[in-house]
Parts: sequence; C-alpha cells; structure tokens
Amino acid sequence: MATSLHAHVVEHLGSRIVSGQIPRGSIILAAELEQKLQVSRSVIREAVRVLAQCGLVNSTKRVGIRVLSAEHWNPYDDHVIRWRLASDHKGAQLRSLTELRISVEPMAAELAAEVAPEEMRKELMLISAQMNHYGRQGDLRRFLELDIRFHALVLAASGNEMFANLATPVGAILRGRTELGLMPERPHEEALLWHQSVADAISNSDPAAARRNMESIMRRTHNEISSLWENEPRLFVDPGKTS
Amino acid sequence: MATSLHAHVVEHLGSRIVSGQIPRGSIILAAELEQKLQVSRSVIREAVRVLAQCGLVNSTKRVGIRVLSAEHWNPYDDHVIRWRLASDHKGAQLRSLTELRISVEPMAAELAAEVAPEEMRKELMLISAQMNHYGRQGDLRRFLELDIRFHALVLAASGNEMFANLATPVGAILRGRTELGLMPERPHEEALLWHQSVADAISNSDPAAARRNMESIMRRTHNEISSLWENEPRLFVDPGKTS
DNA sequence: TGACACCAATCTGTGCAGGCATAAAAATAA
DNA sequence: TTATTTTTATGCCTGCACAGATTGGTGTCA
Repeated sequence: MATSLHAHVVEHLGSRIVSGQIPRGSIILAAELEQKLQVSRSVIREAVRVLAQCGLVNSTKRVGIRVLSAEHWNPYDDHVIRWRLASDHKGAQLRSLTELRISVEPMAAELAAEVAPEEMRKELMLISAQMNHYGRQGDLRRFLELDIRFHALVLAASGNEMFANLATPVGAILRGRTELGLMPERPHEEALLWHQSVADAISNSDPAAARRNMESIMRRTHNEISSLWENEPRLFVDPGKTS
Repeated sequence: MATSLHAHVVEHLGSRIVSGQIPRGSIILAAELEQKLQVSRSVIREAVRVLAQCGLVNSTKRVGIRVLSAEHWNPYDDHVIRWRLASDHKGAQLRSLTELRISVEPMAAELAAEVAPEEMRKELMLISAQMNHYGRQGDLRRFLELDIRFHALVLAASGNEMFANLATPVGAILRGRTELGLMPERPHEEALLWHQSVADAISNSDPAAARRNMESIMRRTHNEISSLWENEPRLFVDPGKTS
C-alpha cells in the first residue's frame, strides 16, 4: 500500500513520534534523517510537510524539525488515529472515539430516518436481517463484518459527510472489541433487536425511534468496552489554543 | 500568516478546487503549475502532497494531478472547512458542523461535569457571569467572544481531545450566526439562563443537569440558524469507500 | 477481416544531488 | 542591557535519472 518512498518515511517517523520513541520536544535535523534513512532531501521535506499537517512536528528555520506534544496532534487525522491505536495509549484513543460515536450515532440514525435515500434504507433492512441470522448462529466473524457495514451505512445515510467519515474509526472500534475478546460468545438478543429496530425505524421514517434504539446500542457498547481505558489519563487541551 | 511559498500554493489551489473554479475530474500538470504560479517544482510537490492529504487531489504517474470530487475531501481538515465556509456551499458546511456540535456538546458538558479540572470549572463560572452581564447589556461583540470561549471551554473540559478540537469550527459557527444577523438584538433570557445552568452543573459535578441544559442551548441554536441551509442538497457518501 | 496479446514509445510523477538565499538563534561588540 | 555580526539549518531552485502507467502499433491466430 504505502509504496511511495516518502510515505514510508511518514510512517516511520509518525509511528515513532506517537509511540513516544521520539520524545516530544526533540529536535530532528533534516540532514540527519537524510543519511539515517538513506533518502534524499525532497523525500524528507515532503514527509515532514505531511507530518506537520498532522500536527506532529513543526519545522522552523535555523532550529530544525521540532517534535510537538500530543495536544497539538490532529485527533481526526487517519494516520494519527491509526498510530495511536497501535501505541501503548490505545485505550485513550478508543475512549475518545467511543465517546464521539456515542454522541454522533444516535443523531445519525435520527437524520437517516428523515433523509436517507431509498436504496440505503433497503440495504439496512437486508443487513440487519443477516445480522440476526449469523448472530443467532454464533458466527462472530460474519457478524462483525455486518455490524461494521451496518454502522457505516447509518452514518452515511445521515447525509452528513462528517458523520459518514467516522465509519473507518468506528469500524476499528468494533474490530478492536472483538479482537480483544470483549464480545459475548454470541450477540445478545437485545442487541440484535435494537439493530433491527433501528433499521425498521429508518426504513419507516421514524426519527425518534431510530434515535432511541441507537441510543440503546450505544449504552450497551459503552458498558462492554469502557473497561479498556479505566486508568488512562485524560488530556485537557488548552482552550485558548485556537482563539 | 501564510508566509511560506508552498502554503500560498496550497491556499491558491485548495480554495479554487473547493469553490469549484477548478472542476472535479480536471487533470493538472505539475509543469503547468510551475510556470503559471512561477514557483519551483519542490514547492509544487509539497503543496500537492498537502492537498492530497486533504483528499482534494490524487497525483499518479503518467496522468498528472487529478482533482477529486467532494466525497473524497476530508471533512475534518481545517483547510477544507475554511474553504467550504468561504464557498457557495457555506450552508452545507454550516449544517454539517451544527449537526456535529448538537451531537457532541451535550456529551461534552456531561463529561466535563465528571472530569473537568477545578480551574476550568472556575473559569466557566466566571465566563457565564460575564455573559449574563454583557448579554443583558446588549453588547453583542463582547457576548460573542465570551460565547465562543464558553463553548471552547466546555469542549476542552470534557477531557476528550476530539471534542476539544471542535472549538475552532464551533467558533466559526457562532461568528457566522452573528455576522449573518441571525442573532436577536440581545440574547434571550432563556439562553443566558441555560449557559449559567451548564456552568453551575459542571461546577457542581452534576452531569445530567449539564447535559440537559446544553441540549436546550443546542435546540435553540439549531432553530436559529437552520434556515441557512434549507435548499442545500445533502451529500451521501458511499459507505463502502472505507471497507 | 477482425479480435486479442504483446511490445515499444512516450509521458509524467518520483527520487536524487547540489547549489544559493534567507531567517532566526547565538555569539560578539558597544 | 542593547545592537551587530556570525553561524547554521531550512526554504527554494535546478538539472538529471528512474519508474510506472497509458497509448499505439505490431504480429499472431481465428
């Protein structure tokens, strides 16, 4: 996938910065990187430019490439999310994402019930039916993929592109929950019912019911995985950073 | 501000792509840009790299730099948000952002009541008191700045960096509402009360009350500005884009 | 004749090497 | 302390070689 050379450099540096192997506040010199990674200046420069946009570094004249602290990272950047999920603070990233989806998905379901195009409503009905089937059968692999598709569909059907774009990290959460063994042997009957009800409500243009049932799903999902970040410290960003 | 050359190129191209002056599907050649903008290859390449990360373009060999359609844009990128807010589809961007903040801010208030550090609670109390003062006095300029600070504080006090990072676009919404004359001559008494109640609830560690009052604020804010996007079409992204 | 596979030409981004200009930190002088 | 010079790393530019994808042509076979 990351076939291009500069993408490798981005990956190399980004993952090391997020994991903490390169401590914040460090100053890297472009010339060092050139010979350490055996690539040319242009590659370094483009990679640094990308990392700067992620908020990981900040290159200034006469001083070099400064590694920034976590509060400067762009928490919506796909790279950053991926690197954080692969780091020791995976829990903190999962918490942030989960709180975000708990906030967003009920609203997405409500909107979807109002504005979703017909074909999406139909596919939602189909998916939820399949979820019932494979869920009761205990086929967790298939269920997981359907679950991911279900939530991606609801987010997209809201017609809000900011919601739709959360499909990838939400999928990551769902995968994480299964991989870490936090799923029951087979999905709870209630959960299946709620998914079905969300699909029904969207299909029948019943925003209130769609929201209500999605909220139920969110409550359960939160209870199932909140143990993952019990001891993760929270990050309080300076609110004056922007103004 | 954008002092560096490549930043200018990013700005130039990005704004034109988002505004539609450069139609999606167009193919730009790096060599063209070099002489049209009178900058060197390295500048072009770094700019293109940044734009590619925004999802605006997609450069491939033998074909050139392809301008992508809106569904590929990264809706959380600060550049993209700014360019969209300056474009003809400002309404659509405001709608997406408003729906997002309506989803997020009540949860942020709830979390803040649980985890906010003491000094943030104190500042919230201070700000809401000043909002009362200048609001009743009809000083909309000062009120706006306080309002922006208030919501930025709540988002930051949630301890969720994804929430905190929404402070900038939320500020943009609030500014937009005032600039477009959608604010009443002086803030409604209810609104002042709700802000005060949110601050009180967070200060007293009462998550339910914090959420409830923030929800009230959100309902009103939605009613006040939803007229802005009455006729904006919604964008339904293909949910399979990710999987 | 027409369909298909294969090969070569060509075009464009990618990567490399080295040079000069410039801004900001650090050292020096006033 | 304040002003000036020196240092030094990034910003920017250019020429060159390479890689990969598209295109068109060529030849084979049906």
